[in-house]
Amino acid sequence: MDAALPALRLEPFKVACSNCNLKELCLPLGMANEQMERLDALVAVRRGVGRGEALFHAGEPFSSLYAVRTGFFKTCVSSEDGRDQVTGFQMAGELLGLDGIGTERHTCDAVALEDSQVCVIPFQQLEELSRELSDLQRHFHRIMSREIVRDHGVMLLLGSMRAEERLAAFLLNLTQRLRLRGFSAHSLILRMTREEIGSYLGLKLETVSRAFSRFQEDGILQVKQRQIEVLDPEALQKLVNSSNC
Amino acid sequence: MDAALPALRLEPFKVACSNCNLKELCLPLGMANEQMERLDALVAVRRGVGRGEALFHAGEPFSSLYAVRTGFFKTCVSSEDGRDQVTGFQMAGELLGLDGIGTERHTCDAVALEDSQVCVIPFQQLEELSRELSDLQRHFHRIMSREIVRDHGVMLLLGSMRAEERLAAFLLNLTQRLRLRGFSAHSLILRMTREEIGSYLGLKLETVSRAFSRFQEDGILQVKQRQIEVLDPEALQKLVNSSNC
DNA sequence: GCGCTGGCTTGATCCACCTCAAGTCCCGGG
DNA sequence: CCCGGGACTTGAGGTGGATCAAGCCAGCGC
Repeated sequence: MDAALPALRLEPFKVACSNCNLKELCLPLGMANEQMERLDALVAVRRGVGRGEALFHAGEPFSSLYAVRTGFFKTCVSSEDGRDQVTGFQMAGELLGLDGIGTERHTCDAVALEDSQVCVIPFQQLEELSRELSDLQRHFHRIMSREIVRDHGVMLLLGSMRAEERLAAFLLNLTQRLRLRGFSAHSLILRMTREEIGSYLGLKLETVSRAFSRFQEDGILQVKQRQIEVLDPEALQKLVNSSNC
Repeated sequence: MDAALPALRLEPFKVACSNCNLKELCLPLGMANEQMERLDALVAVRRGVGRGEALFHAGEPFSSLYAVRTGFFKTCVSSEDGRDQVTGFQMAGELLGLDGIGTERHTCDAVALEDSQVCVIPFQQLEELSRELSDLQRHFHRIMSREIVRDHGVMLLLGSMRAEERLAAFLLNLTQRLRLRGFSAHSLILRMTREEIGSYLGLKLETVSRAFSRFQEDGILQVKQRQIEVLDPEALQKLVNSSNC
């Protein structure tokens, strides 16, 4: 009854951060129980987004942040002339929409890569509540700051790594985030196409594909379409660190 | 007596946002006068940073944000293996240190590219005050969000533009920010080396140099070392927009 | 079953940028 | 004044990844 929701359907029943299994990853992190009830009052609505559909588009008015509850998203910016860049992939417990605060309009598209659900967090109410709850305020600031640090990491990757190093860094980042969520760090299923990976990493899809093949030849990965087995994580780590020059 | 300060010297006299000529660009933007006095109490100290010196280093404990009052900075991240990436250039009215909020440690180096002064903003006090002053809270959130959006723009640049397009985008960004500060949009003096520009743009210094020469040949710029005259800003804009394919 | 489609792989060729190397320019110090 | 060094320019040649093109594979509708 609640699986495979049609897009945009609002959940009728009450949702609550306080008994959400993501509370250790998501916005409520570090909040006391009585504070979390205040958050429950704020995050009242969930929204389903079908695979391939957009949660929001660049240019649309901003009013809420979204916490990924289930599923997987990409965000991408595009310039007037049709250049396109995937700026991130978001999984359960991660926030979407931070880019919209500055201008009151979203500045990127957020697209579900599989059927997903998000919790809607009305931003103005979040600001009000975080004026009262300093733990919430602090945690929200940390989330924004970490997003900035993450972006700096991607800039480092795009500015100074070679193709295979980029893919290795990407895979390590993915497996680490999956592990945090209780999944295996060795076995993963990619939710995105080679082209989307390429856009994120500043590469063409053929180059991504060749890098996967290379890793397979070298015994680092087992690649079957989107099903990836990481056989030698340390080799990936070495690739990222050793700046082979 | 107050020019060419030695590094790290603290200003003994009282500083005040309320009569700072940068208040329309900096943290106090949009705040009422009586609120700004509260901010004055918080931003009590200025610090001088000599050319080539670091305001902070990656790894150092984070306690304050810094607003550039005069001068010019770069921020750069580096990975364990000595890879280095300039992540931004900051001029008067812009904030430094947002990256440190997430982990309570700075994650990049901030280095002055000319003798500079910053206003020290103790972060904990800023959080406290922004719980009381919703205008301050809102503006601070906008600043962080805009930083994220700016980073996404750099990712687009690094991921999908060719060398000359990157340099054109960089120059347009610089001139626009200078114009906001009341300077000419046609004439500028670069504060950074070709190598630093290259690091920011994901290019080698020779490529940056060649792109400058090319722009000069094409009559778009007049380049004399770091003194740049923008002769044809629209040509720059066209380069950035038209994704020549 | 068949054909179609979208995603992926793989090969051959090309080119934008890197690398290496040799200068030049500018500035500051002796 | 000359000298030295850092920043910059310019050329020649190499290369990693893009581009172009062909073919493969899995899923799906008919």
